[in-house]
Amino acid sequence: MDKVQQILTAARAIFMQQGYAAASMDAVATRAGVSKATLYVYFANKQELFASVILEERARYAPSFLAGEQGREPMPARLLRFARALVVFLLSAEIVASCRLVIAEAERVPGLGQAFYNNGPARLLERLEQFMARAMGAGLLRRADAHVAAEQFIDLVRGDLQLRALLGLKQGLGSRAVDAVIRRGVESFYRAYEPAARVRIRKPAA
Amino acid sequence: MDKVQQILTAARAIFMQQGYAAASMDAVATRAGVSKATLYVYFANKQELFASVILEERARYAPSFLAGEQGREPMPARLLRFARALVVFLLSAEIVASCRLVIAEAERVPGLGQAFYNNGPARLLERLEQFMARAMGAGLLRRADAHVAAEQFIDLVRGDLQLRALLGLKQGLGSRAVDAVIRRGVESFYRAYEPAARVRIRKPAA
DNA sequence: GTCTATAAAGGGATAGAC
DNA sequence: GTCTATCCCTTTATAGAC
Repeated sequence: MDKVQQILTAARAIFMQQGYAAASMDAVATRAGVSKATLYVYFANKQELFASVILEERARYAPSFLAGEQGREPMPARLLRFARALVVFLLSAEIVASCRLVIAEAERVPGLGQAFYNNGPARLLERLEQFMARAMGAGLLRRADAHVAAEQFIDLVRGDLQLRALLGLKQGLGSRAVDAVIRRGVESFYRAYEPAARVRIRKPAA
Repeated sequence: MDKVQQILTAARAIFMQQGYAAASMDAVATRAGVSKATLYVYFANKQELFASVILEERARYAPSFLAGEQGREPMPARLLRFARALVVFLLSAEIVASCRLVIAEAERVPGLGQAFYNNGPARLLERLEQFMARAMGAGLLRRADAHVAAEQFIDLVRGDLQLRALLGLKQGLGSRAVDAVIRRGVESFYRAYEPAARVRIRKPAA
C-alpha cells in the first residue's frame, strides 16, 4: 500500500478514537508502522495531517440510498426502505465517530464544519429533494416544497437516534427500538405529506 | 464568591472553549485568579475537575418552556410559541458549547452521555409529553402516543438547525431562516396531529 | 489555604546517519 | 525516504514556604 495511505488510515483511526488534541503523532506513527520522522516527510505538522484525514473522509460520506428499484411499490413502503438505509448509515460506527470529531473541532478548524456539511448532509438532502419532487409530480405525495419535505423526512426518521448514538447511549439503540422510531417517523411524514384531499380545521400558523 | 465556584466557572469556560484535552490547568488557574496548586486542593486531578464541571452543568439545562399562559390560544399558535422558545434555547451559545463538549468526550468519559441525556433532552421530552397528553385529552390534538408526538415535535422544529449550530455554520442560522424552519416544522407537525377526521388513502406502513 | 518554584512526563518537531 | 536519537516546550502534578 502507498505509505501516505497507510499513514492516513492510521491517523484516521487514532483521531476518531482519541480526538484531535489527545491523539499523539507517536501513536499514529506506531499504528502506521513507520517512524515519527516519516510522518513529517509527508505532512508538515499535526494540523495538516488532521486536515488531510478530514478531506479523505469526504469521499466516504457519499452513500447511495435512493438506488433501489423504482417499481410501483406503494409510497409508504418505499419511504420506509429509504428511511432504514438512511438510519443504518447514520448510526454506523464510522459515521458516528466522524461526526463526533467534526463537531468537537468545528470551532477550532476553520471551514471544517462547512466542508463536512456540504459533502455529507447537503448532498444527501439534495438527492432526497429530487426524489420528493418526482413523487410530488407523480401525485404520490402532496404538492409542497420538496426541499422542506426532504428535510422533514430526515428529521422524523432520525428522531433522537443520532443524538443518542453521538452521546454513546446504549439504551434505545437496539434494532427493534430503532425500527420503531423509523416506522413512526415515516408514518407521521406520510400523514403530513400524503396526497389525499383534506379538510383543515384552522390555519396551522397563527 | 466561593473559591470552588470561582474555579468551576473558569474551568467551564476553558473546557467549553478549548475542549478537554487542549484545556490546560494553567489556563483554568489563571482565569479563576488562583494558582494552579490551589486547583489541586479542591480537585484531585484534571479529570475530576472536568467531571465536576459537567455535573454543575446539569442544573443549567432545565429551562421552563411550557411555563406560558394556558389561555384559549389556538393550538398551532401555542405550539409555535413553544417551538420558538425551544429552538432559541437549543441554539444558544451555552448549550451549543455544552453539547459539543459532551459529544466529543462521550466515548471517553463513562456515564457522561447518559447523564447529559437524562438531565437534558429526557427531562424536556417528559414535560412536552405531558403537554401533548393534555392537548390530546382536550381534543386539541389527534389521540396518539404522546411520547412519540413530543419527540416528533422536537425533531420537526429543530430541523437541522442544531446540527448546523454544532458544526459552526454561519449560513442558515439567521433569525429569519430559523423562524422559517420552525414555522414549517410546526405546520407539518400539526398536519400529522391535528384532530380533524380524515380519510386515509392507504396504510402508512407496508 | 494559598502561593512560588519545580519535578516528572509526554509530545511535537527535527538533526543527522544510512 | 526512512530510521534512531534527541531537542525543547508544554503540561500535569507536587513540594515546601508562609
